[in-house]
Amino acid sequence: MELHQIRYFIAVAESENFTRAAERAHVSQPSLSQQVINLEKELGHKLFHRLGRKAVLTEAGGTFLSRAKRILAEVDDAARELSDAPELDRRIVVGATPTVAPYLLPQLIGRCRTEFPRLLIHAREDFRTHLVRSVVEGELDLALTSLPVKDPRLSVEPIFKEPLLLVAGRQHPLAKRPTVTATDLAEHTFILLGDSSSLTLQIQRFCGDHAFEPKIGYRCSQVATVKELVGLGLGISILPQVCRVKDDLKSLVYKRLSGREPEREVAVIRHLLRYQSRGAEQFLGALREWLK
Amino acid sequence: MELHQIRYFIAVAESENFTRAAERAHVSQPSLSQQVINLEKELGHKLFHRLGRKAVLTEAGGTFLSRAKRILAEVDDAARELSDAPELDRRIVVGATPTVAPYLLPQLIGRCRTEFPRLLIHAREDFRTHLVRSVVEGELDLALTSLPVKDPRLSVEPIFKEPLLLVAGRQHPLAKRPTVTATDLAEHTFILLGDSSSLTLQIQRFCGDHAFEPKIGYRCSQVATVKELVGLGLGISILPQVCRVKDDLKSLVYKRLSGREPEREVAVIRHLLRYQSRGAEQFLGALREWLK
DNA sequence: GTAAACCATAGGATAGCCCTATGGAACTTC
DNA sequence: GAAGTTCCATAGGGCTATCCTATGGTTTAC
Repeated sequence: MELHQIRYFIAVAESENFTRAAERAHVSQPSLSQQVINLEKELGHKLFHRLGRKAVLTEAGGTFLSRAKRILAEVDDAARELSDAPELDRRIVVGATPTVAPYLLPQLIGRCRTEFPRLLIHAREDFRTHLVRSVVEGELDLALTSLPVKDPRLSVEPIFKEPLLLVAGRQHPLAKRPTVTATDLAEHTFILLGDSSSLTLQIQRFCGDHAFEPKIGYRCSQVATVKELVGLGLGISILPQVCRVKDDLKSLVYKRLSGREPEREVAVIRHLLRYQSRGAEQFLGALREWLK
Repeated sequence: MELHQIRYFIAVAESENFTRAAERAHVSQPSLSQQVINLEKELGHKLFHRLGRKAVLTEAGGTFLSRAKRILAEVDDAARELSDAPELDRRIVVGATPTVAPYLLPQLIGRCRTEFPRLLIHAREDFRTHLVRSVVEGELDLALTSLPVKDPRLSVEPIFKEPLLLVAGRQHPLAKRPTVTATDLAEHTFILLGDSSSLTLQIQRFCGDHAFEPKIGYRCSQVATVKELVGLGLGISILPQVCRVKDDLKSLVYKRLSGREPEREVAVIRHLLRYQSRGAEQFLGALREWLK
């Protein structure tokens, strides 16, 4: 069965006449007749009584007509929905790591809302490796994540670089020191994110570079929790600068480390082959604009 | 847009892979790719992100997918409804004149119900000329009507012949006469069916043949009403024999007319070109069986 | 780096639709 | 009734659009 057959069938049913139906469908009468006959063969029922002057629906034809009309209506709907749908390509799905999402996305989304009011942004928070995989699989339009990301299928656009800061409670001994070096941290308890976190990985490597293994007191999955625990004096942590917000300063002290300061670089990653939707372009535009 | 394109599109969406979709659709991969591309052009949107290993739906593709599936489901439904539908061709529409319908159809339908339990009979009561037109137009499968019917497009199958009887109230002077001739009726008031009724026409012609014009007291559209009025002594009438039923005999007297007795012949009429449904065949079979 | 997988393009084959022409049947008109 | 008109089906050739195989360019996997 094909749609043109259905279109021809409806034309005949409505005009009750093969010849006029053919005119209406812009085909010759024999072509239309043939297609109706083919349709009848496929369905196993005659669809019309050919009464000479008129063509009248058989019972089978009658039951088929309503269905045929609905099918064509659905097809038209589908075509129209896509054809005149500028609100398509307005929905994007972006990913971000736990150390980025809470501090960049809200403001970014806010800017987009004023600049591109019809843009719908879906945010997903996950660890770097998961984000990379999701972008590769096409589930995300783009993701904000820390480097390094080396997949050759991805476009990686660094957007800023920042130091990793020591975080300690106001009462913590380290908080009162004028300078803190990496090796000063060796004797203290760390509060870190989960094992899948790339930040945790980086911290562990940083400690290793300074010849000690961090003592890990607690693990949690959200940055806010880390801050809470640190604020209570249960340990220290290392967080990217972007995580430092005003409200923290009552209970927390952020300190740059002396010596070779640990850093991280944040980038936008996208799939090189993915069709770039307008929405994604707009989001990126707003991001670049904002960073200036 | 054509259905095969939609089928190909769904195959790709479900297998996330053009090559496997082509296998599933029993076409070569390039053919399928081409059709998907054509569909994308027609809709004005890319439907898939071609990511190398995977093909992932775009947003447009996602919205189209659900519609596409529904369209195919509707098509399948429609095809299936007709293909395995033996209960089709079970519904017939029969017509009958007012002087036939109440006296033949109920018993006929009753016989059909026992013999062909799945046969659905729709009955329509109308005057002969209207019935003929309806059969010609294809609205009725067949009709039971009095003759003559001369349309060359119709098959006319006479089924019985019967006399027309005088009907009078038990108290009516004519009811007590041993014999009644046509000319005896001239002085009496007639109660007849409407002007469109072929019986009325026949009665008027019959009276004309005997050189008088019937005095018409009342006109009504149902035979039962005629009988009521005649029973009350408001006039006489002439009805086909088949209209005489047991319950009438308390109040009515039916009398054959002496001389050249008026008759009518009842026939089944059908359209010669109409596709003869199984239901119509069954109905006719039951009718012929019953008349034996 | 090499092999395998995948999608797009190219070019020729072909199936199926469309066309014109025509036939036959039915309907209309005179 | 006879001629003319209308209507649908069939026939046969042309052509469009789909189909195929072959191939190239990428990407991915080993």
